[in-house]
Amino acid sequence: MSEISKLYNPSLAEDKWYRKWMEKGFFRSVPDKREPYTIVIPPPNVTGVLHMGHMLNNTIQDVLIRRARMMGKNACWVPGTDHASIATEARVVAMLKEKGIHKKDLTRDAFLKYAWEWKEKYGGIILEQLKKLGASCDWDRTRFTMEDDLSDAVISVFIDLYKKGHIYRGMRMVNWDPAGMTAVSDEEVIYKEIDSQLYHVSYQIEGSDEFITIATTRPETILGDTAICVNPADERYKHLHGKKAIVPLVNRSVPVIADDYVTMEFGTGALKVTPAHDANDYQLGLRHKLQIVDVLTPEGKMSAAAQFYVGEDRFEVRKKIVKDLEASGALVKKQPYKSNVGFSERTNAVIEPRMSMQWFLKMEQLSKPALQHVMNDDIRLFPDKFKNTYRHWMENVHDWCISRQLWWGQRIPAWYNSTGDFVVAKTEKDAITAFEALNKQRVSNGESALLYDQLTQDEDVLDTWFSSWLWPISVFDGFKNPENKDINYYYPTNDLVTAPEILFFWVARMIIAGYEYRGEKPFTNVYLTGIVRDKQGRKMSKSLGNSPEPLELISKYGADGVRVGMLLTSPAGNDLPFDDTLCEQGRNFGNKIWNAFRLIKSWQERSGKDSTDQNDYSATINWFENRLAEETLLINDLFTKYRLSEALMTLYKLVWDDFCSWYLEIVKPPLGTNMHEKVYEKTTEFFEYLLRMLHPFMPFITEEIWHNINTRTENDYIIIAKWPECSQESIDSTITENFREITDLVTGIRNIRKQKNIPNRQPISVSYSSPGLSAHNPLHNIVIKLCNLSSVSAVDSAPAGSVSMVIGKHEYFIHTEGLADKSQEKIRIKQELEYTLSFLESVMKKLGNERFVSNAKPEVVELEQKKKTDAEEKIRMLKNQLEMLNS
RNA sequence: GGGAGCUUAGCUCAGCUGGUUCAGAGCAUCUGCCUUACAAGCAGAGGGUCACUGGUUCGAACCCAGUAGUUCCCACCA
Repeated sequence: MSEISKLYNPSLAEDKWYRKWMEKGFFRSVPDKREPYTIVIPPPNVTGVLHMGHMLNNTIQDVLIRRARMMGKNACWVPGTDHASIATEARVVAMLKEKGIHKKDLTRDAFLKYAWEWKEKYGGIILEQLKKLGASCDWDRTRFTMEDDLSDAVISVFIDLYKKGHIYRGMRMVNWDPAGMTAVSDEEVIYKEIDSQLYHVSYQIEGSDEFITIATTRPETILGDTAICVNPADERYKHLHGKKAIVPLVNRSVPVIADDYVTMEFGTGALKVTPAHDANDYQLGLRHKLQIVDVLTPEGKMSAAAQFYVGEDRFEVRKKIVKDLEASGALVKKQPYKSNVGFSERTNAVIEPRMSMQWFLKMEQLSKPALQHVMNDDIRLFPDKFKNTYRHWMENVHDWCISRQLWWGQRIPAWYNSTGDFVVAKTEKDAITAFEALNKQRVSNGESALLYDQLTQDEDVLDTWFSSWLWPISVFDGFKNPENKDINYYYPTNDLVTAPEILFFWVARMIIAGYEYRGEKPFTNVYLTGIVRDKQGRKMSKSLGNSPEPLELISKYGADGVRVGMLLTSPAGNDLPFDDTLCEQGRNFGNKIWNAFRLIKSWQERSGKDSTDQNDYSATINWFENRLAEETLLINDLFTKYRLSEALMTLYKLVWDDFCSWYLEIVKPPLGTNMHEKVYEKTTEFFEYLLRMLHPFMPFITEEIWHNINTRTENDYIIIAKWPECSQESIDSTITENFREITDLVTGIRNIRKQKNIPNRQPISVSYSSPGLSAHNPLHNIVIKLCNLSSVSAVDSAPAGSVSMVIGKHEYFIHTEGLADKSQEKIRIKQELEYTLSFLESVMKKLGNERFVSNAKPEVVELEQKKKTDAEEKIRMLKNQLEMLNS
C-alpha cells in the first residue's frame, strides 16, 4: 500500500487522461447507426475568459454528454465561439487606442484586419480553458460564428427573410448606445432605478407675464424642446391651449399643445416635448406635427443644433444648464426622484433614444410556432416555471432591430445607388442583376429606370444574435446543404444548457429559426442554470472582483473536485451561492474514493482461495447488489428529470455511506486473514460499477482508478464503459429493510458503548429475545464483527445489568457489565413507552374515527392497522423490560 | 404599473397524487477517537411554531384566501 499516495493528486491524472481521450478520439463523433445525442455549446464570446458561469454551465453539459456516451449513444458536443460584435469591437477599439490608433482614422478593412488578429490571438483562450475542466467536446467540430460558412448562412437567411417580407428598413426611434456608437435591440437595454432629480422649470408664455412650469429629469434636452404639452382636461392650463411658450436659454417659441398622453397628477401636469430624444415625445411630435431638433451627437455630446454647450458631454451639460437656469430664475425647484434609466447591456453606457435609419425583423408571425411548441411541451424547459416568462415575452414581442453601426460582424447585404434606392443581394454582381430586374418592372409600370452604376453596400453589420440564432443549424451546415448527413443525423439536438438571462436573446430566437428553416425544433430540452453568486448573494462579476479564478480553483481542488462542488447545490434554475468550501467537499469526496481504491487494492495481494476469513459475506453482497439496483433506478430517474444535484448527492451517499462505511467495513478481512477470492471479485465489481456512475461527474479520478484497479485492454476506458441501467423487477426491498435492522442495531450498540464509555477494544456480549439475531440470521456475523461482540445468545428475559433495545419487532439486551445505571435505564424505557403509547393513541383515534375509515383509501387504513399491532407489540416488550428492571 | 416565483434546521436545498412517527439530506456545529484505506478521516449526538392569519378536509409543510418579506421578468409616464 505504501507506494500509493494517501491523497489523490489530481494534477498528475488530469492532463494525462485528457490527452489520452483526445488521442483515442473518444470525443469525436460522426454519424453512424447508433442513436445520436447532441448538444451544441452556447458559444462563449471570443472576448471572454472562463468565468464561474461557464464552469457551471459546461460541467452540466459534460455530465450529460458523458452519460449519453456511456449509454451507447453517439454523443456529439459541438463547441465554438461567438464573434460578439459589439463587445469585441469595443475591445479592439480600446486596444488600438492604447497604441495611439483611433478607429476613425482607419479604413474598414484596416480595422477588420486588427480585429481578426485580435480574435486569432485571444479568441481561443476560453476553449482551451474548458479542456482543463474536462469538457469532452468534439473539438474537430469547433465553429466560430463569423467563419465563412456561418457568415454565408447569416447572409442568405437575411436575404430570404427580406424576400419573405419579414425584414424592413426604416427611420425609427431606437436605443442608441453612445459608447458603442450603435443602435441596440430592446433586449440589450437594462433598466435600473437611479436616484436623480426632477427639475421644475418655468417657460414664459409669449406676449404675457404668465409662466408655465414643467417637470423634467433631463434639463439638457430643453434645448431641443419643440412644444409644451398639457392634458386637454386640465383646467389649470385650458386658457393656454394654442398659445406659445418661450424655451429658456434658446428663446425658441414653441406651441402649447393638449394631449391625453399627459398625466395631470404627475409633476406640474405640464410636459416639455423633445421629439428627438424621447420615444413618447416622438409620438407626440408625429401627432402634432412638431419640429424635431436633435441636440445630441451620436457620441452623446451637444450638437450644433443645441446652440449652447456645443461639443460638451450631456451629463456635464445637465449640471451646467441647471446652474444657468437657476441663474436666470427659470428653475423653480428641484426634488429628489427615482427614475428608470436604460443602460447598454454591453458597454453599460446610458442609452439615448434616438431617431435613426435601421433594419428590423418583424417578429409577430415568425414567433407563433415558437410559442406554440413550447406551450405544448414539444420543447421542454427545466425548470418549467420559465414557461410563463417565455409565453409572456412571446405574446408581446417587438420587432427586432438587427442592424448595428459597427464593422465587426456580418455586413448587411443591401446595395444602394447614388439616389439612395437599394436592393438586397449577396454580392454586388447580384445587386446589379437585381437592379436590372427592378428596372424592367419599373419601366413596364411606366416609371423611370434607376441608376445602378455606382453601388455601395450598406455600412452596417448585423446584430450578433442574428448569427447565434442559427447556431444549432449552421454548425451542421444546414443552410447551404439542408440535406447533408450531419444535419439530418444530429438535428434536432437533444439538450440545451444555458442561463435564463438569454432565454429571449437566444433560446427563443433559436426556436424561431428552427421552425422557420427546418420546420422542426432545434432541441428537445432546455436546462436553465442559475446564476453563480458570491456568499453575500451578489452576482459574480469582473468589476466587483468577487469571482474566483476558475483555473486556480481547478489547480487547488482538482477539476473533479470543482465539478462536484458546483453541482452539489445547484438544482436547475436555482442560483448557486458559491463558496470554496463546496469545492473542498468535492475534493474530499475524491479523496474518499481514492482511499477506497487503496483499500481494495491492498486486498488484491491478500486475496485467494485459501481465505482464512471464516465469515460468510454472501448476505452482505446480496444486500449491496440490491442497493446498487435501487439507487441506479433512482439516479436514472433523476437524470430524466434533470435533477443532477440530487443524482450526484444520491451517488455521494451510496459511495460514502453504503459502500465505504458499511460494505467495505463488513467485508474487510480481520487482521492476519486473507480475503476470499470471490469476495474480492465482487468487491471490485461493485467498485467499478460505482466508478462508472461517478464518471460523468468526476471523469479524471474515475479513469485513473479504472486503469489501476485492474489491468485493461487497449481500448478499455471508463469514458466508454457501460452506464448502469436497472429495472424495478431486480429490486427486492425486503433485503434492504432487513439489512436496515442490522445497521440500526449496530448503531444502537455503538451509541450505548459511547454513552457508557465502553471502549471499542473491550468486547461485550449481547442477548436477544427470539427470533432476533439468531445464528440463522445470515447477517448475524456482521454485528459481531462491527461491534466487537464476545457472545450472542438467546434469552427469555432481560439479563441483569443489561441495556435493552427494541429494533423493528425484535428485542435486544446489551450486557454492560454492571455499568448500566438501573434508574437511568428505567427512565429511558419509560420515555420510550410513553412515546409509543401516545403514538398508539393517535393511531387508535384515527381508526376510531368513522369518517377516516370510510373516506381514506383502503391502503392507508390498512397501514394504520399495521401501525396499531406493531405499536401494541412494542408496548408489550417495553412493559416486560420495565417489570424486569423493577424486580 | 403588470406578471411570475419563492419563504422548511445556522447555511444550501429535497419533500412527487394531501395519508407511514413526515418533518428529511448535505454542509456547518457539539462530543469522543491518530481503530492497521482515508484527521481532506472514523464513531456518536444535538438542531425546525414548515413566514404569518384564517379556511377546506376524517387528515394540511402540501389545497384555497388574505397578510408580510423576498427574488426575477416585462413595461416609454416626464
